[in-house]
Amino acid sequence: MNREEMAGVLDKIALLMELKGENPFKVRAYRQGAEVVLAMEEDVVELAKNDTLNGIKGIGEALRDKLGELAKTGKLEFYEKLKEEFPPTIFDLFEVQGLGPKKIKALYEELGVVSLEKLKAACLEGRVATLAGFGEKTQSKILEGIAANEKFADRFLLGKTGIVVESILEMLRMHPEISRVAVAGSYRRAKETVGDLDFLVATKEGALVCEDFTTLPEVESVIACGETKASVRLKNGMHCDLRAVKNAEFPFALQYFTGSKEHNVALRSLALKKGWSLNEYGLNPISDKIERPSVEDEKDIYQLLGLQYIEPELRENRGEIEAAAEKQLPRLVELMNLRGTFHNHTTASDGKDSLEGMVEEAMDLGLQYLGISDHSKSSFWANGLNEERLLAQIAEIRNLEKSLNGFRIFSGNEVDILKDGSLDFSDDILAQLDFCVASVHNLMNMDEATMTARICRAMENEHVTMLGHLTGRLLMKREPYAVDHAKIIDCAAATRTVIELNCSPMRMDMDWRWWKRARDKGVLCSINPDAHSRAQLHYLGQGVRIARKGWLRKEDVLNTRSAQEIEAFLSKPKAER
DNA sequence: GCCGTTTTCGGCCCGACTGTTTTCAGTCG
Repeated sequence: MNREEMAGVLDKIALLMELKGENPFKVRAYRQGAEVVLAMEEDVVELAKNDTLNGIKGIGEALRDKLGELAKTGKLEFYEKLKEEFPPTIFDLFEVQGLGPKKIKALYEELGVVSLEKLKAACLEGRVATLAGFGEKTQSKILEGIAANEKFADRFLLGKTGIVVESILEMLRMHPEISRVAVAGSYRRAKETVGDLDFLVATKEGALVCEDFTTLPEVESVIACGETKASVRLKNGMHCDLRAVKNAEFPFALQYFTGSKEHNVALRSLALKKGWSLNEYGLNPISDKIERPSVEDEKDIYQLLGLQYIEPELRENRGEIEAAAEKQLPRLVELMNLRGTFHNHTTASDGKDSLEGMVEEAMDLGLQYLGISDHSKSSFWANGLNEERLLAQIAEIRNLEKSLNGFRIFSGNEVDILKDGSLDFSDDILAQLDFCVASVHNLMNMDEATMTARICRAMENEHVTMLGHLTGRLLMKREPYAVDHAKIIDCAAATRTVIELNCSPMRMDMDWRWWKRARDKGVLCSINPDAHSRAQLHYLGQGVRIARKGWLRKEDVLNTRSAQEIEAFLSKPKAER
């Protein structure tokens, strides 16, 4: 039983309780409990096992005991009993847009709908429209919802949404009735995947602007369109909302719709303590004695609440509000701080562009150096280099460097971590490289302890500069391999191994949720695009946003250092870095 | 179920849109 599974059980309990019509605050307590379990710094499973899950906000007596039972036995009597009351496929119904607990309950009790299949059939036969509180429109909306679920995955990669976001922003900016424009939501917070897009505009003509929004060329179909909100599905399958507010409301709306929900709930509680009710339109005094504050932009809101400005990437209610109250927020790394990057491929292995092409693009980006790390021989599927070709590549790099006016190319390799944690090249070969990224590319189904030991052994090698894509996950495609993040971070700290933030859009690995912990243990991050073409070097932009989300500062990121500093770093024995 | 300078009971964040309703419940974010 791991952290995610424990949180999952609490979430499922919340859903089932909703179906039963339980007290909504009770339901919320379970849901918040799940959030807390996911966000906790400490090893929640260990704490639960040892009955030491005390003094944690959101986990009271009842949840503590339930989590304890889960951690110790892998099961929860309470949950098992609850599950027996409903068929397991009923959870799928919550995925349909427009269906919530009340409607699902009615469908289940009145029509015996227990699955998406049965629901679809019931709609097609017209039985859904006959239920009290349902009608023809609801029935066809449900069918549309099912179709949308079948057609599109419900989330999109952050790194693949930038283009459509920019193009919509551009068109909104040109609208004559719009004075301010922003993108909010999880895109602004730089979540690694984005569920939908939220745009925000300041205007006096809400209805008109909403109407015009629904006619943008990217729009596939219109879900809703009112005075202040329009909701559409884009041609790429994304759900996309527009909110139209008055100019004076814009900062509040931007704050509100950026979220996260948890961050906002905490902020509103804070506002209440100061005598204001905070919503998307303003800070409203709750009594006549309190004055209405003046607010020009988002920063003012945080200031009025006694907080440092909190960058959007940090707004996940994972300690940023407390830190902002104590003026302890970090100054986050920025794209312009990057001086170079490691972990890039060329045509020598499975890259699409030549060494010269990659270098040219890096120079165009304004970088001072580029690390080349093609695959090693065991990755034959990727045309991995053997010893001979690797040595030839080192010579080629040295030669090319002479013509580059001081631009540095660091010659490295993405060396496979073999089954037992040994490496794909011998130490005397690795010693000839400037740096080395060690990555797992096969045997991904090992159990957690074996995989963790495998990776740790690789990190203990003197020549391994950094660990590549820690979990091997492909977002929305392949689960991460089982690894003990905490142990790997400790091992990286002990061996002075850098951990990569692989910012290929489908990876974003190591996950942002672990970076603060790594940082606090003194582990350095290298933001690497894992570029297989010139264009992919641009992944660095979103990579920096994910690093910011992980609370990283300039000094926590290796590739903010100058080429000279990198040379000095690499020439030292690992233990002294 | 959780929580506490309203502290062991009685609150718990807030508003828009839709569809099915004639005043509101359900859903969503």
